[in-house]
Amino acid sequence: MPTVYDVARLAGVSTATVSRVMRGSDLVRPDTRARVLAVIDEVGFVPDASAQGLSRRRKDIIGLVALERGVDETDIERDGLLFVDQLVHAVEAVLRGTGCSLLLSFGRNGEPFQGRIRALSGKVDGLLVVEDAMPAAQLRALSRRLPVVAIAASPGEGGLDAVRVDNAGGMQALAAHLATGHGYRRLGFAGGPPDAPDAVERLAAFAAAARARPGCTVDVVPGGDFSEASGRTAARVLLSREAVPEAVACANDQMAIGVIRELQRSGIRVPADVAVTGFDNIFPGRVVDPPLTTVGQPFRELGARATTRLLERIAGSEAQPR
Amino acid sequence: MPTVYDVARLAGVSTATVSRVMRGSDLVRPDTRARVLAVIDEVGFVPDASAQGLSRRRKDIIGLVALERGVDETDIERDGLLFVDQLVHAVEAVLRGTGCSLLLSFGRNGEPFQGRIRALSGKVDGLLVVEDAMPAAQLRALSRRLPVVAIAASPGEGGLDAVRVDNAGGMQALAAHLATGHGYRRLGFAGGPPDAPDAVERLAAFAAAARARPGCTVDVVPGGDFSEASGRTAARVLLSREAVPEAVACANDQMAIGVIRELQRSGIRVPADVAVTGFDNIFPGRVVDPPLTTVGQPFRELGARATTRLLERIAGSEAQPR
DNA sequence: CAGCTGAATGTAACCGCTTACAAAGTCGTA
DNA sequence: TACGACTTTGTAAGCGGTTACATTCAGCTG
Repeated sequence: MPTVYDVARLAGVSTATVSRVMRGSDLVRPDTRARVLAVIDEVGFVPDASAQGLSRRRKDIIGLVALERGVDETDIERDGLLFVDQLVHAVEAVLRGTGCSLLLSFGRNGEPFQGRIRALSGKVDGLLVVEDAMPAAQLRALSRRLPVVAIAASPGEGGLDAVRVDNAGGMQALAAHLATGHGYRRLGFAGGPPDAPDAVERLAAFAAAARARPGCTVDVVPGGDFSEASGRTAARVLLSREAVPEAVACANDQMAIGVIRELQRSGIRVPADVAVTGFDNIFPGRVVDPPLTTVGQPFRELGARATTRLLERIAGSEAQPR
Repeated sequence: MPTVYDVARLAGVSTATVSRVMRGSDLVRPDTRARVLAVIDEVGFVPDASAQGLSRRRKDIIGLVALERGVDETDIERDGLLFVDQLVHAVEAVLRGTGCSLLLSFGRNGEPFQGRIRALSGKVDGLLVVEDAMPAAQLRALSRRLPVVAIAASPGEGGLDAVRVDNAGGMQALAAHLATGHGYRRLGFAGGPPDAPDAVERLAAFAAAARARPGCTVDVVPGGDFSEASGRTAARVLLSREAVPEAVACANDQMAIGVIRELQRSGIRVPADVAVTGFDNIFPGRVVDPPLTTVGQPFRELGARATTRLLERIAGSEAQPR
């Protein structure tokens, strides 16, 4: 592996000049630059990231820690996996434009994860932590050492930089997809607890977005409690209507499961007769057909926001080191 | 950020000793070790990976480069995405046991990717390249500089370390899943070209595995050509039988699409009446219900094999530096 | 042509950790 | 008590870049 020293020697310049050429500094005479560049690609020089990292105090790598819910277990867990994947792609997409790379680390609950995160933290400039991938205490400790942004973490953890799902945006996209993408007109909504801000926000956003579309009606069943049982209840209410909705959106996934089970118990085929969607994570294909890829959007947006935020934090922290 | 020097000073030892403690060397007296460890976690010391990488000539990071086929486009492309994700999880699972981490980089065809891969290659000890993520020439050049393992690359690239799908294993798993997991007894198989080794292998493995199960029959329709049209043809053949299979496996995804479309054209519901599966990539949920997560297995296994291989190569290359 | 200025380049210290080698202990034995 | 033979610890030289600072050079000016 050639080093700056090799390049410098071959080009008849000092390592400082090679470094300047690499970094695109403008105080190098054009002909010198050309000579150096020629040597660089002749010997195929690629700067060693460790050495660069050490001397520039910046590794150009950020980490993403997430829990991997049982990969080859039940469908529902599979979907949890999908959520993470969406995030990964979203983060990577943002990083694409920068010189930064993405380092991944998945944990499974039950397995020791602490040590790996610790080691990871030495390899990165900042960290994205998905959901409750680690205990709050550890998270707090970590965030004292380097920039950390929590994604979709459970609330209540004050003082942390956290981004959460865009309820309104997600529901708008969902309504648009159901109405425009699938052509459903009679929609239903199984709402969550009126005292949960998330639930209220989702219900309002979905109803508003759906009603804004010509010809669409929304049959809202409020008052659920995010549980599967309350999903079943909502389904029974909807079944008692004269016109059962063609598609039912739910305040969260648990409720969606309940709705689906209850509908199926009544002989209704999902998604052939009635499509059902959750929100936290998504059940692709199983629930609506063709799959609601669009619903993944809020998660991608979530990942993008978190990444941008983290990059800003990193840039900021090295701006004023003291 | 505390460094070894800080720890050494506080513990009243030299940096060499701190380093020995960190690396778990056994030539440190127990009481010294304890004292150092106490300081380490008191100040929350985490070794800087750049410095370690520089001095040990090993970064404990491997890279994964893949093409990201249009993320929010058609369903089929979505599945291509799934393939990569499966791989990522598989790779990460293997790495989990080691001190190594996974660095990700996705490219989209059309976008400039070269530069990013180049930079990436300075950050890792080895590289996994998925499918034809980069031109053969570049791949070859890269593999001269560091260990590279190609995953599911198109064949013909001689001299490269490459791992491909385990056709037999995949088909066995698929047959097992259809028969045992879903309880299907009458199976069908839409075979590919007899002159394609992959196709022959898949057909033979599936048929053998299925027939080995008590009560299972396999209606094999050979002679397809991996195209959607040949999938349609196969479907028509199967429809002409007295007993249409409950589940149809196909030599690849394109054929599966053809089979599905033709079945649907005849008023058959997929997967309610007949389940259909492809092979290269998987259509979860859309095709069989519950989804055939098991079919993802060969890809996970593929990722695992490639990773193991790469790690061996890395270990080997640093064993005899000269 | 000496003297000055700013541009281009070189020198060498430093980033934080590892490790070969040297030095200092520790113990048992003669 | 002195002398090996280990065991434990310390010293200092890299690893491969970056960059503050010094130096050299070229072009002007008076």
